[in-house]
Amino acid sequence: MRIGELADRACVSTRALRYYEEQGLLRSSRTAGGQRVYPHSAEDRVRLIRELYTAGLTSRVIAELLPAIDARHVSPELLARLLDERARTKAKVAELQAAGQRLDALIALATHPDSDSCPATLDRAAAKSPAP
Amino acid sequence: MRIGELADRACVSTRALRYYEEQGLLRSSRTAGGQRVYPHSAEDRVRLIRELYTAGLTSRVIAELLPAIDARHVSPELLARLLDERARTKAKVAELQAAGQRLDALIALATHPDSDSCPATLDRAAAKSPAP
DNA sequence: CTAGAACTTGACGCCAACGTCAAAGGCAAA
DNA sequence: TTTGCCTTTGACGTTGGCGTCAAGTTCTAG
Repeated sequence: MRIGELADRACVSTRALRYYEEQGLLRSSRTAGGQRVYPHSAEDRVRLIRELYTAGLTSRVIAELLPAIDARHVSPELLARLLDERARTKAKVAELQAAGQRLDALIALATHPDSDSCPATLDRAAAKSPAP
Repeated sequence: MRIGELADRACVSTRALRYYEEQGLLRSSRTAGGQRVYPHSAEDRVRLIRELYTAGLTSRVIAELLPAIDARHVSPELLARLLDERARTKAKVAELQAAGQRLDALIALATHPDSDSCPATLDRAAAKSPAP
């Protein structure tokens, strides 16, 4: 398959695919004329790459990670980095959830106008704001 | 307190504090000489701002949010945006956790070398990779 | 064989949240 | 008063993951 079809299938732009190749995340063979050709497996490859990006990893880290996934072997240094990244993602999840609760409190404040008289909700919404 | 002390207390740079002010997120009074002066409450204010940033909100959204928090009143448009943002954070949490599990699988692969023979772990680590 | 869709490389653009340097002025202690 | 740190505005730099032309080439349907 060529780059356009892969882009459609994996729901990314062709620009992104070329960028992934440039970063060493994705390989391709070429036609006689120089156009990129991908195997069907490339679709899942791209989805994996996207998932790792979504996890907050950078191209550089992903580039180190993919060979380890393929080889099913993780070097000690990479393991250290993995532990580090995992900690980072866990922290990020916690932070996101905390902020999510703040948003929830604000939403509750908007959908239940009587929560104006509910100190607990307000405390959760803006714990340290100046009291009226 | 002046900008340096606030920066120390809230664990952000002075540059960030000036940026927040520029974006309308933080106010300050001035000395006769023009230096910024903050009340003690500014520390919590900055922490709140940081938390909202951490949640993936932009300056623009935060700038709309803060007055609503202060006034304890949320307009319908803002409510819609809040619901949107909350959905976004929830989706992000899910994505992060999915990627986190992938990292966990890789870590397991590194710390328990015999998991090479555990198809389930491998499936979780790289569900669609070509089989050896 | 030819039109035109899809593809190529190259290079600049973008955006957000600051970092960083510069030159100048403010402030407090001795 | 002087020393020396703190602060001011202004402006350019950075980073990442692409978007977006541009000008030229390749592929494929008819």
